Amino acid sequence: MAHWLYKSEPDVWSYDQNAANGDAGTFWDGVRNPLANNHMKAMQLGERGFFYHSNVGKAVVGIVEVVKLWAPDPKDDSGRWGAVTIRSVAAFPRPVTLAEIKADPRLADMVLVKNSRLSVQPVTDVEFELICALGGVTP
DNA sequence: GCCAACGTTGGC
DNA sequence: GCCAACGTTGGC
Repeated sequence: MAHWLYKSEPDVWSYDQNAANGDAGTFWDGVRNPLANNHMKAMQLGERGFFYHSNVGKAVVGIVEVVKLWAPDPKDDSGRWGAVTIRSVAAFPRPVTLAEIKADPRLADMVLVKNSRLSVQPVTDVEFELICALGGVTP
């Protein structure tokens, strides 16, 4: 299964707020980037990804999981944009900071490093396992 | 607060 | 359909 990374500014929407929604999860709306939108369309139920806090914290803070496939955003008239619904699975005992990721040569090719502006990104299996280990959870 | 990187818009 | 100008994101 593929792995992903979702970015959010914690001032706007934090991992804790996401976790508070429980198993029902959160409709990840508001994404207005074609690439990010396509990534969400490609997602399968149960696929896991990271929740990343941008700007404040700048760290991977936990694991989330797709509980609903991509659906159109009712607030978007064009029908182009939509989102998956994700629920929180586990918070990292130890958040993995961007600085740590950049310092690790094994993670140098991450999209997070190479294209930091993309709000929904693919993560390779190797990258996923490495960051889980750094964060103190077993995937 | 600054600035680089990227996306989008709009004139032609 | 190209490309310059502009806006936004996000790290520093």
